[in-house]
Amino acid sequence: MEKTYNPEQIEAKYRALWEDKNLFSSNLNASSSEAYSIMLPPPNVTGSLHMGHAFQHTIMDVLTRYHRSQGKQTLWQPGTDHAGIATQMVVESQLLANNITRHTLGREKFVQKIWDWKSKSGGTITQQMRRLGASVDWEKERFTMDKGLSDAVRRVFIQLYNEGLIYRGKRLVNWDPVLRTAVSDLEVVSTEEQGSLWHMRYPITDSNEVMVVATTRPETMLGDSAVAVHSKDARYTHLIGKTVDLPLTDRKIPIIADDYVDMEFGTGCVKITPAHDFNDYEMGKRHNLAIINILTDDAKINDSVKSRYINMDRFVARKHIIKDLDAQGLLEKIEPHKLMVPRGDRTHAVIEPYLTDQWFVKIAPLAKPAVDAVKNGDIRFIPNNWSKTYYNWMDNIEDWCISRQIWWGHRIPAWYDANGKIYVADSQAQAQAQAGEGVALTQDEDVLDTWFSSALWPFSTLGWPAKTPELSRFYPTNVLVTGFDIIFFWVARMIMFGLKFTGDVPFKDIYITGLIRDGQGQKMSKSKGNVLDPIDLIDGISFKNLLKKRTQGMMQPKMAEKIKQQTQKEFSQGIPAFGTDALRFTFVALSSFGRDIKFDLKRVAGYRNFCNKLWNASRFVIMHLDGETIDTNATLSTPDKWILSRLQEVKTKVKKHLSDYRLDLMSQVLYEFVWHDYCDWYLELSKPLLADDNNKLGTQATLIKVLNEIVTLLHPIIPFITEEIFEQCNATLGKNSRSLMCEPYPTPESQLVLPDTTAEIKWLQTFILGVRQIRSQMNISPSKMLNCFVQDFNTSDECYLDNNAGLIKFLLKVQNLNKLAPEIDAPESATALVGDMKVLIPLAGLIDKEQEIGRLHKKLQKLNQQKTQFEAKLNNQKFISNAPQAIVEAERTRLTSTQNAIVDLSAQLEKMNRL
RNA sequence: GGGCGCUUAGCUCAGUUGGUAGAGCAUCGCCCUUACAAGGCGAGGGUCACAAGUUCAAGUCUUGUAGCGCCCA
Repeated sequence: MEKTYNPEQIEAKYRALWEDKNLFSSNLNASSSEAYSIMLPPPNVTGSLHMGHAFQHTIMDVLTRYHRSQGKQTLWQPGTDHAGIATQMVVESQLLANNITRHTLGREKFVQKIWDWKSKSGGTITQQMRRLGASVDWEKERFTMDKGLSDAVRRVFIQLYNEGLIYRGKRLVNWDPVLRTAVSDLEVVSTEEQGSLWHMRYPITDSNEVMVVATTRPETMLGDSAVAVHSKDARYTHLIGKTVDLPLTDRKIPIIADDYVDMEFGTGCVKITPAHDFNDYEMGKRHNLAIINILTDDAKINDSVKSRYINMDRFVARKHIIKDLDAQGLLEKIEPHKLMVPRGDRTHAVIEPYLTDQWFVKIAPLAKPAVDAVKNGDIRFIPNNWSKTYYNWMDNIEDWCISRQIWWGHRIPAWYDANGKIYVADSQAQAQAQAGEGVALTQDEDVLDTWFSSALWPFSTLGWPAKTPELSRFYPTNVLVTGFDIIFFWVARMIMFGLKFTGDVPFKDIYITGLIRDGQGQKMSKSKGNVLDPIDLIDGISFKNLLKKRTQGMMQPKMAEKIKQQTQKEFSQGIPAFGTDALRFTFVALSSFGRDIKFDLKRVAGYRNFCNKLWNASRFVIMHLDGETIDTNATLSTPDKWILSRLQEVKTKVKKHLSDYRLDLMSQVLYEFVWHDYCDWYLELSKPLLADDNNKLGTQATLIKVLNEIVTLLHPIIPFITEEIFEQCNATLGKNSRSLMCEPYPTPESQLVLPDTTAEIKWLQTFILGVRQIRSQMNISPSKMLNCFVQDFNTSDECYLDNNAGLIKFLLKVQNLNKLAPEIDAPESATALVGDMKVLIPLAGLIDKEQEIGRLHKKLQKLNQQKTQFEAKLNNQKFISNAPQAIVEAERTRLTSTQNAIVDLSAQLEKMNRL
């Protein structure tokens, strides 16, 4: 084996090997009685792998590899999402660079361009997933616009339409004027921005009075159809029923009373614009007001109202309108005002409420069973508190606007005849059959919201509506691993559609992960320039290239400078290559519940070191195998039995943590076992054992047995290095092994749990630690050979001592280890305690007397402190009578042993003082 | 305004039926001891945000306060 662990080579080797041997295939273990399946949340086909993906994919891969190695038939279903708006925008902006718009190209050619783009550039993320070692079944890879999936989409649409759960209607929707399409509530992000409150005077018809209305959107006045006041507002009751002359137009609009008006806000008068505000729309319906749409689909003033503002953008028109009102003395005042501004999550454009014909899913009848499924435990949120968020949203859910006025996506399977009659069908031919021969039909221009097809993902990928073997085998899936940010977009909709169309939940568990943030706890984003690319953590990147990546395409030079400073501060040396396994281990170790993750590079370095440690431990083991066969029946020494016993505990814990989705705890248990038990203790103990012919065979057998189980246990987390170690071990033993991936996951063997050996090794460790402490605190060189006496030992001490004298001598560099009878006066020594037994290291020129006195003082101080605590507890009658017997007993034992230690050390101290 | 979470060692975080506070990194000693200096051995460091309550016993349960964060309106 190479002296240093080299992740790059190993990873390349097994990436190729696993795929060549088809080991990710869901056809493996086909005869197993159990199946396990996970649906990969399909990333956008335009996307590249970010830290969030890498994190979630690691978790899914750990679960998949674990269950696969338990012999289950396992499917991790990969694929990508066509991401309607996002993808269309990418290709549009590419075309725009050549001065081509999608409209000059036409629908058909434009869509073809997107398909071309997809086949050329759409595979980025799936290639990156391979770097991570994600064991998805690549043969089953799907795309949301594949034929089968598109068939499923139409099938669902038609059925919902026929059941009255999909309808078309003219409604006020969120309109993105840049994309010129409707978007759903979820795609609108409202943020507080600084604006103004304009107070405008509306003259009362045939009167000298004016009403002052306050608004944040003055330009919408062109579309006002009323002014509303509260019915109990004494200031205005005399005006209700009259009209005002709407300025800048020749219209008169009524003054109405509605209790929705907040008397305290502004002047207590509100202008009502039903076509351009959601609240006003509702009020307009109550009062039968005219709905006057004053905007074009790109948010310019249209010609529905005669004015000089036609064709101006709404914000340009605003300026003119304010100016003109002011000139006419109709502007009362302008106040600064903070308001919530809705913006499109893709374009960042101000979203307009806009009245158009759209398709909707009637959600209430679908939501009810979806809520019940979580309430009755068919679906579990992990951690559970997310179910509250889910209920909260589901209880307030509104109908879902599913039509989008873009070209990339599933076209709505609806056709219209000349009279606007709707025919919903699977194809034009079937629509024609419905309409009758000779009726001219045109298909709806719109496509479906991308999330419509995503909602079908758990069953459409398995071949639904056909009753395929995959569907019955793998549906419902076992767990969905995803972020909280798409609970509403996606998770809830999968549950609704899954229940509706398969009659079963799409997954049993929903594991909601935290968000990966940067080292400062900031959300990673391109605009902030704090993004880490998982691939850069694997391969490493220079400071220069990292900075280039982060500032590429920066609009503001100021921002670029800030990013430079930030990057310099954190990554002045760039990022070293940590390898995939170290990155994966980090994600797993950080995956605790209910908390976002501040990503700390030092943790990655730590786990890279762990991989290196494991690597070197393996080198040690292989080095001592002599390339011979292993005698699995050899007699085992106490340390051999001990490490095997510890291993059983570890396996039990790992199993539990995995079933609780506590991968962080799983990794912690394994980390500690490998480093601190196996390497720090067992490997050190094995050195003298290997040198002794009586123990050699047993120790060899144990070294390799434990190592083999270690790599198998760790394989789901760090698959590459463990495969390599496994192979090297087998090669050394001349065994022809299968891939480690196919090895069964180790299970606890209760007959190997031996409390007695654990107690003996605990004794040995206390002994060794005590002497090491003396050596270190007395500044005795590690290479200096020592003499050692023991005194005041009981029979069990004596037995342990005889058993382990060789190990003690070897590990502590002790040349003479002698028992002293209690009555014998020991030479001046530094003392350590193992239970009641004294371990004495004679001073004999090695040790400074004063130093030892100081050391003993400090120890006694600590012990006395503890003693006081224990005594206080035990003197408390209530504690004695109320606490469980076992707890009281444990406390008594502690007090006794502390007291004994104090007596022993005090005597020792006194003796030193006397000298 | 409603909901959810977080606050534990200098930093990043564990701590699941309440029972003597843990890890990694960082710090300070000593060591290139043939698996590993990406390492070994040893050491220091915490009134578990604050306050009250329940309890024999609270980091852990209850209530309140403060600070931070997220979601919804």
